[in-house]
Amino acid sequence: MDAQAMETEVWGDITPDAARRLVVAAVEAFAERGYHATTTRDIAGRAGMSPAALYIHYKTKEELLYQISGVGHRRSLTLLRQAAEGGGTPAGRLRTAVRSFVRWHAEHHTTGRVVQYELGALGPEHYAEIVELRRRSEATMRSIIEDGVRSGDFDVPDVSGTTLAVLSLCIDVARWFNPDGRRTPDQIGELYADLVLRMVRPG
Amino acid sequence: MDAQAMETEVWGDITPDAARRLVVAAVEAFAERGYHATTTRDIAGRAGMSPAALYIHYKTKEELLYQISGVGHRRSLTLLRQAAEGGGTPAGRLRTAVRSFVRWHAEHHTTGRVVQYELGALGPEHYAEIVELRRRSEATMRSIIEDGVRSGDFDVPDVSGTTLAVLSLCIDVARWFNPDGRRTPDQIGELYADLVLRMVRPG
DNA sequence: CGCCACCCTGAGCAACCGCTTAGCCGCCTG
DNA sequence: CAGGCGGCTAAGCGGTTGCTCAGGGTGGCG
Repeated sequence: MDAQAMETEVWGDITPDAARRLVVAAVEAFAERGYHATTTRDIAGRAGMSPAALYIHYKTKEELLYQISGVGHRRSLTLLRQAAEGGGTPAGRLRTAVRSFVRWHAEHHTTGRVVQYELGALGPEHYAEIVELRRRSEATMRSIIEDGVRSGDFDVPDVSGTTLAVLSLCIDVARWFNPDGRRTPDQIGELYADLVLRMVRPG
Repeated sequence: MDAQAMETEVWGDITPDAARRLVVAAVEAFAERGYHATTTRDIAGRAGMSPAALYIHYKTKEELLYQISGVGHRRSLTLLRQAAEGGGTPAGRLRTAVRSFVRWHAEHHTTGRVVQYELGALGPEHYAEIVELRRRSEATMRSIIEDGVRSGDFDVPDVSGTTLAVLSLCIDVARWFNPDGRRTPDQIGELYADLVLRMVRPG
């Protein structure tokens, strides 16, 4: 699946077409340059429109970021929830959680970069809402690890520190992933799942 | 060691005093808001000067960033080099490398944030130079892991992928570290060193 | 066929930005 | 003591920014 199709997967249900084109353009520009270095003229230009058109569909530039951030966080939280609620062993659930979280951040690395690294550009109320979503993602990952500790499958002296480490691994993929690189998102997902299982494996 | 002393450690040898105050102010502002959201008025204000004073000591705003980035990268590369060149076992060297790299990013998380997340704001020549320093850091960490694989101390199917994962862990500390948090930089360093050793431990 | 609503553009506004310049002040040296 | 130099400030410049407004065009509906 190429980059274009990937973006369509995430933003495909935004209507009308113009609003969707603006969001896609904003994701690309924010991922490439950062929120503050991106201008509304830049976004509109990439969407094939004038700067004023942006304000037909979005109240402010920050609202664009908020929408992107919300969708991205909800999507990735859903993945973690699905892994946590899956059957099987704790190791299987952790493997699935890491693999799909990492794969998502690799496949959607442009969205991932915006979602993970542009929080500081959100307004206070939007920020609080997004931080709550992030807390839930952390809580979901921690509960998978806790389950494994309880069942004896995992040996984890510091559960919350380890949870933070696992999330760092997954999230940071968005920062360095290169679509022209040697590994596919799947391969990175498998590698990281293996690395994380070794982190929690009893000695 | 409090935050003030920490900054002095990194920037203490910059003269004259005004230039040092400007750099320290820039580090704080860039870490807090990002390069592009920080204005020269903001930096100068934090240093107790007028905006024009900045240009007595630095050619441009980007040169400030370049100096911060250079110092930060050189410092952290030196830590890795020292760990790699240390005696003892491969596991000992990896433990030292991770512990001190993580501790540095925690103790100097404001500098670390600028160093790790504001690369995109550098001009092309400065960027190329900094990327070279980052490559050396990665090569140093990889050589520590390779030594362990060669000696049989480590079991690592994908050395470069694992190296990237280890660096992600260490670097990302700068993003989330909170001085008011429950763990000290030392404790996080120990935890992460342990986690990394488990990642490479033979099964 | 005419009207209305929606989407968009061109032009512009008020504020802000990185950086420059002219002049002042204090300190040091001859 | 006077002059020069370095460091700094106040003021400003040219350009850019996020956002607004008036008007045009198109499509759909009565």
